[in-house]
Amino acid sequence: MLDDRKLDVLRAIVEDYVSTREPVGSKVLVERHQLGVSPATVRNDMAVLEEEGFITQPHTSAGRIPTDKGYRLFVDKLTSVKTLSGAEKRAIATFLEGAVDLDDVVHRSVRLLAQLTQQVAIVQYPTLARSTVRHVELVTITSARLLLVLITSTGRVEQRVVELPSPLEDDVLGELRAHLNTAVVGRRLSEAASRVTSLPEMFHRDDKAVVTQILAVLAEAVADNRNDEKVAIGGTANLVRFGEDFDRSIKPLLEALEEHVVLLTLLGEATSPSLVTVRIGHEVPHEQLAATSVVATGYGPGDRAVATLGIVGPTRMDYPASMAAVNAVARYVSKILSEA
Amino acid sequence: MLDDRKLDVLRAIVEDYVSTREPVGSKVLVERHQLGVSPATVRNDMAVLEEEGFITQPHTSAGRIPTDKGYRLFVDKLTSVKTLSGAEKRAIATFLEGAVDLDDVVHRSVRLLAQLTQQVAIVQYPTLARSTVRHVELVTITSARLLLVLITSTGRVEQRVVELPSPLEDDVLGELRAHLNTAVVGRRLSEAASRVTSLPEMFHRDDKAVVTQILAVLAEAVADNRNDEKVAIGGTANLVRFGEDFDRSIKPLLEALEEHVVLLTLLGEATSPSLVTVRIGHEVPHEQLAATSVVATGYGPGDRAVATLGIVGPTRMDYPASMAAVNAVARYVSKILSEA
DNA sequence: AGTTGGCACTCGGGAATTCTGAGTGCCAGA
DNA sequence: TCTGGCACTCAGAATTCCCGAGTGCCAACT
Repeated sequence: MLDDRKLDVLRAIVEDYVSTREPVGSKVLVERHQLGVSPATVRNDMAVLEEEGFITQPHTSAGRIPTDKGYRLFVDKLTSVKTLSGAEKRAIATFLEGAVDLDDVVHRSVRLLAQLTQQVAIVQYPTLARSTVRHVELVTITSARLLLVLITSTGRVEQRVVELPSPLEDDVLGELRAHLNTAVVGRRLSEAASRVTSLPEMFHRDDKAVVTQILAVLAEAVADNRNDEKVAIGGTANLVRFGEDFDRSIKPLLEALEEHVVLLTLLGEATSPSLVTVRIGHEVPHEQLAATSVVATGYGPGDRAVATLGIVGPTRMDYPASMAAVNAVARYVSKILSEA
Repeated sequence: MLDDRKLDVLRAIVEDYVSTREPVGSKVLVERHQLGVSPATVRNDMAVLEEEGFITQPHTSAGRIPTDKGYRLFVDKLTSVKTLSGAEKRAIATFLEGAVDLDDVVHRSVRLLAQLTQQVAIVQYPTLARSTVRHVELVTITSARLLLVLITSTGRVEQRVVELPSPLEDDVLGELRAHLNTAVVGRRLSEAASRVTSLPEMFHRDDKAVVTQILAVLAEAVADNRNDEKVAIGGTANLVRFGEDFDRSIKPLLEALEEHVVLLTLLGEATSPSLVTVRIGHEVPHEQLAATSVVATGYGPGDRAVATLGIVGPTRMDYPASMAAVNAVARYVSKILSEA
């Protein structure tokens, strides 16, 4: 049904439309691409492509634009992931290498991604659920108040103030700290709570209540999955470039960017960095964003994806370039996380 | 020159223009406000106000709109800071009270502020320069690598990986940790570096190099003023409401929001929470944002302002309401920081 | 003095209208 | 199966028209 030439025509339409932002007609198509046939022939092919639902006409006397289905075919079959130039790779490496801590890595990544793709970039912080405990620290604030600090292998730091029912001696505190760390360091956060249930038994009657209280706060902190909604966003200014229909594309997107929970559903489950997920138009799980596409992938130390990053943009975007950039950034970030 | 009635007219113009978004003419003005005079009289007053530069005509056959100078007079002389309703105050209190840590406080504040004012909200993280050290922690990662964690009184956490020139015994590490904390806890971060210069002397020759290295990283961390550029932004979606001239007002603002350094110059120096700073149009230190106003104030535990928060919006905004909201949020955040 | 009604004048911007050319579908011929 | 030719369509730019909100000014009034 769709011979090679028709696929070539579709590819040409997608590429032209993405770069010119104008519906493309049969004449310019044969001028700009070496199709080796006349406009009339291309018109026939276009008619077929339209019938099959890959392209459409905004209005009778205009050229064709790809439909979501058309982009889908393009992404799946008509293009391969571009590889970045050496200069770009080096730029990524040097830009990310200056990062001093996790926050810095995330912020640099999001800026970089926005810059490379000229789209809105989103980077999710490593999920606590998939991190392990690096260290737990207890810092005295006052005699009735203590700061619980939890440091994860991915560099995230959670802190909670604990109100103490009764004061705690320094040596008891030291003991608790030691026990706590031997119990949970290296463990998944999800296991942490269950690993410490027996700890209060190791203390004198008087201190049990305090210890229990501290452990309760710890359990609460690791269970608090609101924290896994943490994301960084960049490149919002790039929204202005797809200025055309403000209300239909920019407004809902700006609103979605405020709702981090929504963003995470857009990014989807963290996949391996080598697998780039593309969601096009109506495939995006949010009907307000029917004019939007998402390109995302997972990242994390080694091959263990601990979170997702990606970009959001108009369905009319340069998919090969976006996929390449997302992939490259995810790889570099993963590498950095492996080292740290 | 400007008698009371002329000021009333100006106030009426500002209020009407802010709520209707339309240039206001002499006729509707007398209809909507009890000025007790005829349109003709109001016209005469308007002519004077225009001559003095407080209002202007977009074009000959239109009503008047306030100039920056007009808004300035309005803010300075014609309005007092509204006080929020009891319900609003309670809403603020309960919304902010659920915060578990600094990040949470900042994010909640920025959302709250955006919601209350229906503008773009900005909250600067407490500046390190004005914070004191609460605790310094050294966590071993590998024998050649160590994590330096710095916790401030305002709840900010800085971390740095230290590459060790040679391994460090556990007891030496413990000793260093203790010395380090007695030396810097409670001190300003700016003093921290100088407080520890003599520490290496307390260690054996072999360990001096390692200790020096660790202290160097600490010094670097406290000196790194890039960290004071940390801000949270919320309510970007509110930008869509002043949709009119996209290029002149939204685009530059979106761009500015990406540049955190620029934002900080907008917010300005942290003032006492009771002093709300208003910058109107051209008074904003960035000519691209000539159609934008900023309402900001400082916040911090007690009366010591450690950072700034505020909102950014079109010059045509409800200043009394914005000022009240900014002020209220700053007070509550300050209160929370005092307690933590 | 300051205030008011009357009146001629201005002009932005919405509505109606015209124009143009890019693009199409179809058909007959190669 | 491809191609050149041709009549047809129609969105959007350009043009024109028109209305009425709003003004400034002046003479009269308090």
